[in-house]
Amino acid sequence: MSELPTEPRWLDDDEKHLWIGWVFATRLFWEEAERDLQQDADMPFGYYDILVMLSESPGRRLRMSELADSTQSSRSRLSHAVNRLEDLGWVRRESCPNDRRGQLAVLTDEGFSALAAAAPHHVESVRTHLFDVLTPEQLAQLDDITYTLIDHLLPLVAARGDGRSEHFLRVRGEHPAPTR
Amino acid sequence: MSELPTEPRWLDDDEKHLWIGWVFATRLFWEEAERDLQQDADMPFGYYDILVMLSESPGRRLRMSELADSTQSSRSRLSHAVNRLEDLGWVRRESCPNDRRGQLAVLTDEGFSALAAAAPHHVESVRTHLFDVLTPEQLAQLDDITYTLIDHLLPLVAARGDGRSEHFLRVRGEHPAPTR
DNA sequence: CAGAAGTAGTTGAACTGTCAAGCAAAAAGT
DNA sequence: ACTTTTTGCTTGACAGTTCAACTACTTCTG
Repeated sequence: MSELPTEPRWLDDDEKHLWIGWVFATRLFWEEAERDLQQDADMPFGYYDILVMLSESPGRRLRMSELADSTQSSRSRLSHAVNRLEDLGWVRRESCPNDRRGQLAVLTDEGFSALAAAAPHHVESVRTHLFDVLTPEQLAQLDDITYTLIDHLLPLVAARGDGRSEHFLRVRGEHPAPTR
Repeated sequence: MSELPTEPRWLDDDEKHLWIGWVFATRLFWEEAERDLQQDADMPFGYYDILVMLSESPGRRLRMSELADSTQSSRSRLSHAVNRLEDLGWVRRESCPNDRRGQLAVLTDEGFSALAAAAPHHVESVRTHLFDVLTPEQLAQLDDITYTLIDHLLPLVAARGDGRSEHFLRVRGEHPAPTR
């Protein structure tokens, strides 16, 4: 991204319009979603995401690295987050039997309960701010758009060495098109 | 957001597909954009945004509150950010002549230079990760979608008392539809 | 098998953002 | 005029993120 074309390709008015819209929409949406979750469950979305991932894994446990990849998180971020989740009693660490470097993050019963309590609020929040707002046609378009963006962005991230990209494909499947 | 319907309206498979896509796309996009800006200009997007806003204002200066509103920032956040920008020598504070409570943030020449140096990189980054990736049709759809979301979200934020909403409308106009 | 290189995970420092509390000036109410 | 309320902005404590450095284990290579 450091090499520049001779002359910057500035945005025209329509492009600027979309750019502002994109900035505002994504920021406002995430602020609202985070705010809702914080209020209803006293939990940032990043932690919610971790708990969901664990709850859906066999034995409610996952290797730290897999957990990091599947939550689009750096290893460092996850480490800090799991520290905090351990303090809260929602997650426990276990050492990995096969690989003595490895650690397993295990969802505790308390963690599962916290998640179960938060989930209905969260899904309602997401519906209110996204699914209820857009028409079915817009939703279909947005689905298409987001996966186009992902197809572009994921390889970039992958090229930088994180394991995130493979994991997205593995966890989410080859993101088959919805049968809308 | 705290009142729940009797039974949570869980997401079906298509909705889940879109939800995951939205989460990944928005997160990956912003990570890349922030990363690019950080690498090319050593500046987080939040600061870039502030500098742009100032540079476009008459006299390259703006009241703190207006600056906060137009950058979707809390007053507190802006205060901290301007502190940092002052340390960097890119912004300077002046007291407001009419209102002795008020403060003006003024873009310095150094700040303007820093912005001028960052802008070409930034616009290239935005093109690469958004405009070049989507088809003209998708861009038109996305424009429509983002402003639909904004129309929903802005009143919510406004209801909580920040001045952000009025400011969005004032600064951005009544967001007239693009002439695509 | 020894040494090199890679992988798994953690840590601490620096930074950005949030939240609640605070102060000072202005506007409104009586 | 004088109290009350509101507005404008700042601050300090804290939570979460990033980055670079570090330990410990595994795997690769000859």
